Amino acid sequence: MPDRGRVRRVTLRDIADQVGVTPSAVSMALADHPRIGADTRKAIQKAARELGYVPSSAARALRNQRAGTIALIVPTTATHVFGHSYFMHVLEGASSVANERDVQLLVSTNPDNEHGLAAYERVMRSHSADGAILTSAAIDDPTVERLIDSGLPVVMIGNFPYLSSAVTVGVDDRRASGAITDHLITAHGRTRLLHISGPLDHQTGIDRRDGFLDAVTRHGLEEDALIVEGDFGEESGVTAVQGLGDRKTAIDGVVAANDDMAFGVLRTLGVAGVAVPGDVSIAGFDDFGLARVTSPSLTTVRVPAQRLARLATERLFAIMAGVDGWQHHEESVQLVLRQSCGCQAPGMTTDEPAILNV
Amino acid sequence: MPDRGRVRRVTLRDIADQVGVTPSAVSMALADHPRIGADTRKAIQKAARELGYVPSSAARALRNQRAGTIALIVPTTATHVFGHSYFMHVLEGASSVANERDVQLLVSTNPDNEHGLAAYERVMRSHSADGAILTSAAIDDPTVERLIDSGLPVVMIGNFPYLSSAVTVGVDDRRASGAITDHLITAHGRTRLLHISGPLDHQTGIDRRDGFLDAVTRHGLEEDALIVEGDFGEESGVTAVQGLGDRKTAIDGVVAANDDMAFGVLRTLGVAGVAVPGDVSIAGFDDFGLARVTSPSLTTVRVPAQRLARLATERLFAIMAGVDGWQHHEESVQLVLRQSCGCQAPGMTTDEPAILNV
DNA sequence: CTGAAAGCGCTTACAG
DNA sequence: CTGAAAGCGCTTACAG
Repeated sequence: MPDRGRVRRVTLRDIADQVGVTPSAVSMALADHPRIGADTRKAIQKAARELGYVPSSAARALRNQRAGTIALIVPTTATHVFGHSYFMHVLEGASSVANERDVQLLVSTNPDNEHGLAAYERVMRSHSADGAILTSAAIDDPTVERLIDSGLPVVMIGNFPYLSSAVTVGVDDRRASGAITDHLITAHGRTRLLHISGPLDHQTGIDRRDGFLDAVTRHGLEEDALIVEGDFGEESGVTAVQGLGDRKTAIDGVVAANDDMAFGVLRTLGVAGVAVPGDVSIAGFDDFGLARVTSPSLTTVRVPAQRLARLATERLFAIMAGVDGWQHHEESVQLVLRQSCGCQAPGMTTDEPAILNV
Repeated sequence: MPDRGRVRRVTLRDIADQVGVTPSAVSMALADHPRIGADTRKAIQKAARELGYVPSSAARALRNQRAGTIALIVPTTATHVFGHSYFMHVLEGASSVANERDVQLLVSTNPDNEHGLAAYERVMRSHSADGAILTSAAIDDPTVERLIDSGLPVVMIGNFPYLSSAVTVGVDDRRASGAITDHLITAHGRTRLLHISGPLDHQTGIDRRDGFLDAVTRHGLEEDALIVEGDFGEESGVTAVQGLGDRKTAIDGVVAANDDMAFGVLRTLGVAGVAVPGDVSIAGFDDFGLARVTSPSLTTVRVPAQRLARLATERLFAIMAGVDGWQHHEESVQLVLRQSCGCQAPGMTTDEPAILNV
């Protein structure tokens, strides 16, 4: 039976034996503690290098009561709900900050809520992570509140008005949604608008819908406005349009709560022979990649997911260090005006879209 | 100064004190060890539940010499090289298997190779993870070899012919590339072909190029074939086409080593007024999302990234458990025939593309 | 059968 | 100043 590669680990003891000191001395020498003389310190550091010493993360975590790890938590239901690209941006933001601090990043999804503790609660309470970034939680997820109340360092991405003690980073979805709806109305003269909302058990879904309503009401167009609840999946954009039946031509503008659904709308109208943006203007939310590559390209609200994640993670580190700071931070968003609303000329183009800060 | 939420953790000791037994007994009771009587066991388990006991992962890791964690390692240079969607699929595959086994997933990128140990080597050697999935490493990355040689459990996604002792899961890139090139030639009569390769310090780049060469040679078209090295980024597709200058019409087919580059080609030809697939057929590799949503949609080789990651992770768990199994596994791929080669009718369509197993 | 010690690998407070 | 013990929270081998 060959050795299956159990590698004997190098410990402080090994270095200590080789140099002829105690493990305590080695520990101190490697931490540049002044009480170890320069000569001994150098000898120890040399030996450590030669033996390829790497401290045991478990022993350190146990002794220091810090895991040296943060968790990025995504409730699974939300993995469906928020597509891949959103999560990717968040991961990129969180992991780059974690890297800068030399801290490991644990990615935790939440396979079964039912069976006992939510997975992420276990992660936190086992002290596998010293803090967590929590994203895209549903409004009614009770475990989130428990986690916040537990006092463990957590920063949430999104808006959670009902969790006033939570530290959050988000964008003003309502204002952004109002702004993009305004754009379809004032810049493109659209008057019969359809909103395909996100799931209404997520604050994002609610806020984007309310922003849409604000805008149509402001312009006195609420009589002709229509709202259909979607789930952020491309298919729910398809379904929403199909549900219009013959009334497809009754609308001349669509504001979808994300780009995936907007793309579903685009495809479905295309097949039905409705011209975009000729007959109908379309706008979405996100700009995580999809919006730029479709034909026509999608006008959308660019959500700075990576930046939100960076800010959240930086704030998390501050909290873990006991530093005070903001409790709610709001990042601004931009309207990216491409072809689907009528701003940019149709056809394959390499022109940059107009960008409006809101 | 308010309590910043340092939460006192519940330990075995707390349960032991409450029930009036020793921590050892509690440990055994919670593990359903038969030597603890049924009554005591129930009392202990009840107390544990009431106190909200969650075992310390650090203490367990130290005692058991297992972290209960696996790492997904992505050398950073490769994060650029392989887009987001690839990594997302890999992450999904790896994390779902890890979840099934109740093991945490650490995501490790590699910020600085220069400064001492590669980040992932630290992760492994500190025993932060019991094993690792390594993806998209460059051929000349010396740390990979060190990691493999260290005997730590590692499974790599991709092909690494020069690392014969490594356990790998991949696809036959060469054959797949030959097959898609064949398709442009035999199904669409293309004879003047351009290949935009991936970076040639990655085996994938080499294999896909060689497959292209196999096919053009097989058909006696090597005289008119052209190869440009790209980097898997959309812009290198743009650059490759622009580099043709006036000879754009000299080619009638493009095989790009991934979809991002194929999309760069598509955009650039579109702007130049070259019809796709009318004048030029285009094919890519990946099918991670982009290929389906462009217009025309992209014909491509579907790489089962999520499945590769699942298999790699399952194999990793087997290795960690000391179970024997395959050392190299090859998953088959499919040609997805959409609009950019000429197989599917142009325009917005909801038809499913033809799929060919190769 | 059961009680309690030893030890995983660290760091630092304490004794000398 | 320096040596070495204590202790983080577990699990299991060992002593009784």
